[in-house]
Amino acid sequence: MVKGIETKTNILEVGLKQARKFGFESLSIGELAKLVGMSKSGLFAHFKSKELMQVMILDYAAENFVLKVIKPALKKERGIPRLNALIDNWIRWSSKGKNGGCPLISASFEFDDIPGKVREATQRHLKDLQATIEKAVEISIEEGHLRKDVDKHLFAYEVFSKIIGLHLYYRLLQDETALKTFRKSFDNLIKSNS
Amino acid sequence: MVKGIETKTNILEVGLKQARKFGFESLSIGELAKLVGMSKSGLFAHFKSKELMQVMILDYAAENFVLKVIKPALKKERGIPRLNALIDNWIRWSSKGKNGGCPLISASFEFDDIPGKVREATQRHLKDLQATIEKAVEISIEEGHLRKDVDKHLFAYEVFSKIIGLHLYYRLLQDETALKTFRKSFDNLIKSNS
DNA sequence: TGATAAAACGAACGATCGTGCTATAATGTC
DNA sequence: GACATTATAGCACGATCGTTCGTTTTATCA
Repeated sequence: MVKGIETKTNILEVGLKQARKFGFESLSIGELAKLVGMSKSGLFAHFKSKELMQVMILDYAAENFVLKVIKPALKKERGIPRLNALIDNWIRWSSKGKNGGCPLISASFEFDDIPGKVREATQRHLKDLQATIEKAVEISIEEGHLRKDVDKHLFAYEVFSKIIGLHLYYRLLQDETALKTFRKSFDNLIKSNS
Repeated sequence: MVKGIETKTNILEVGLKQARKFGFESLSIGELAKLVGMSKSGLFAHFKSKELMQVMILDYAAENFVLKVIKPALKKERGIPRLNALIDNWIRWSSKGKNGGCPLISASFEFDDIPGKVREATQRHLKDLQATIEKAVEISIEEGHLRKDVDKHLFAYEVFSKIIGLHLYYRLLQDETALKTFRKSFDNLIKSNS
């Protein structure tokens, strides 16, 4: 039974790519089936509902995030280098393929008002991400890279905000200097807290 | 010819309220017609397409934003008091009725990847808002409330980021301390630039 | 009040939505 | 190779989508 998970992975892959481009809500079962080249009912059989399909694509995105963003960062030295790597990887991962931005952030704003399993999954992943950032800040304090009185909750909020702000400036406002602006802002944050 | 614009205004009102709750994309013509208590075709006649309907609701939101957020702030003294009023009004307006958050921000993330008139309208409104903030920063510099070397583009980016971050923390993560966190962050921004 | 224009309706369109069901084809196990 | 299991396809369902059309109701103004 390897064929099953093989096609399922392929569906998730294509689905994620599409969700990155046009958002999760825009993903209908019929269209996704067309995209992967199979029948609607054939695809549907892999998930028991559209909602579960969205959740699984979201989970798949989160897995990919861990693999491509978090894990590589963990190989860097503790403290600021690791935090920097986290941010760098995140931004690179977000703009992968020139289309879409960070799917986790997109989902955050797509589902923040719509109760259900998709929102719950989004909350889970975002809280994990928040915890990851706060942990990195904590370590940075331990290592003496950041001041002892730094509020990790506030610091993580700042990081999140700047990343999302970058998303807005780069994607919607199409500000070419967005990345530079973000870097300046982020460096200020580090500097004023060390 | 007063009945026409009367019902149309009502449609926009109800439509905006609904868009605040569940997003713009979730607004179907049939459902909105049900909400305002008229026939699908009767409602449709007011707009020539769904896309134009979305644009008009968005424009209506932006008008409301000017009326309830920007104009009142312009009555405050030039500089930081005015900038503060702008932010306060914005946040109050965003959480109006306990449902929905800022519709302009929601639209920003809903349509950032979907080309068309709705995205163009969103870009227009967001750029206006950006210009408004930058102007407020400029005046604050003139008044001596902020340092002369403050980069207004960077500063406006910071403000935007923090507001959106508040949106994320408050709405999705349901962080009860979100507003307090935002305030602390915003005050830091003012302090470190004055 | 009666003529004229605007607004709202009801019905229908082709398309697509998510979701069942049943049959067939592909794959796995022995 | 026979058999059991799983994966996929085909078809149909009720619902809703955005949109068009012709008709009827309602408002405007001479």
